[in-house]
Amino acid sequence: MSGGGFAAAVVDWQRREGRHDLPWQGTRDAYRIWLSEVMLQQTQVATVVPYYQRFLAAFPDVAALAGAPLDQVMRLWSGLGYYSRARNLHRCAVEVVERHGGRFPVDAGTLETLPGIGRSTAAAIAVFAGGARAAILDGNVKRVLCRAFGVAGWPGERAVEKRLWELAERELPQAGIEAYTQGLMDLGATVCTRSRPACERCPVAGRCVALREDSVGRLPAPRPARAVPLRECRMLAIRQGDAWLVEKRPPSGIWGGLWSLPQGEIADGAPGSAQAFAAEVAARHGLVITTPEAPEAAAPFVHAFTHFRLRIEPFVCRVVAARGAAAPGAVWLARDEVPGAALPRPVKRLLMALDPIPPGAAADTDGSPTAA
DNA sequence: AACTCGTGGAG
DNA sequence: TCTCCAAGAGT
Repeated sequence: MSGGGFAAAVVDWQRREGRHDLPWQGTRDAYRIWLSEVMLQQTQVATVVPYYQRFLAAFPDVAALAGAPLDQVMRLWSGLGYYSRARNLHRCAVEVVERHGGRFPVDAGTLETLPGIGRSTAAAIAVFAGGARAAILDGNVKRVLCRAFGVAGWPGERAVEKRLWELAERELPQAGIEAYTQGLMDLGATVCTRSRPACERCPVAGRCVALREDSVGRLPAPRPARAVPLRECRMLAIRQGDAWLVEKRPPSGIWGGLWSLPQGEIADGAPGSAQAFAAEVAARHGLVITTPEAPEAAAPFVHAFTHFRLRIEPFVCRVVAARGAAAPGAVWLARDEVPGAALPRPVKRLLMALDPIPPGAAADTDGSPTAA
C-alpha cells in the first residue's frame, strides 16, 4: 500500500493549490531559472523577488551578465547575503559563454560542474528548464519528507541527508515532474511549514507518518544546540568632508568581496582602546585623524550572523590632515554613493544613519586633503 | 565531514 | 530579547 500515490497526490495538489505566478515561473529560459535558483539558495521568496527583477533588468541574458564588471554584480547583490553566490554567479556566466557558446546547459550532470550549482540546484534547473526527471532536496523538501516518511534525526547529519536523498529519488514520478518538484516546495512553504503546519489542508496527510504518530511538531529534528561564540570588533567611520573611507574586503570570509568600514577585532581579554585602533588605521592610510573623546558616545551597532554574534562598536573620526592617498584597496565613498555601493546592508545603513557633517565641525574639513 | 557564509522573518 | 532557519554550495 505504500508504494506510489505520494507523488500523484502532490502533483494533483500543486496544479490546484500550488504557486503559479512567481516571477521566475512560466518560462523555460534556463538563464532565468538558474538566476532565481541561485538567489533562492537559503533565501526566502519574498526577499528574492526585488533582487531578481533588478538583475533581470540589468542583465537580460547570460552574455550581459558575463560581460558586466564583477563590481556591478556585487553592487546589485549587496544586501542579499552569502556573497560567494554573487561571485560564483558571475564566474558561471563567463563559463557558459566561453565553454557553452552562451547557451545555458540544461542537463543536471553538466550543470553541476558549474560554479555555484550543486546537486539540488542542478536538478531544479534540469527539471524546470529541461523537463528532466531529477530530484531536488532543499529545506522545504527535507521537511516534507521527514514528516511524511517519519525520518528521525537532524537533516544536517550526513546519514540523515543521505536517507532523504534516497527518498527524494525513490518518490520521483514518471510524469508530471515539474508539478511534482514545484509541489514539494509549495507544500513545504505554504502547508507543511516549520511552525503551525496546516495538516488539514495537506494532500498527503492520509499517508503522513508524522501525523499518524503525532510527531509533526518534532520533525524534522532541530539542529543540536551549541554555544554561540561572541566576536567583538570595532568599525571605524572616518569622514573626510562628506566622504567615508571604505576598504575592500578579501574575496573569501565574511562579507567577501564587498566594501566595508575599516574593521578591527578586539582580542580576547585585551581590548585595545578605540583611540589605539583609530591610530592604527590612520597610520595604514597615511591620515591624521581625531577621535571623539568618548567613543562609547556613538550608538552601539549590533549585527548577528550565522553562528557568531558580532558586536560592532562604531565610532566616528574626522580627518584633520592627509599625508597621502588612502592605502591600496581603500576608497573615499561620497555620501550619495552609499546607497548604490557594494556594501553589506548593515554597513550601508550605518553610514546612512551617521550624520555626515556634525554641527561645528566644518571649519577644518572641507574635503580637500591637506598636504603635510 | 563538519564548518562557513548573511539577512530577515517568525515565535 | 533570543533561537531557529530559509528554493545550499564550497571548503
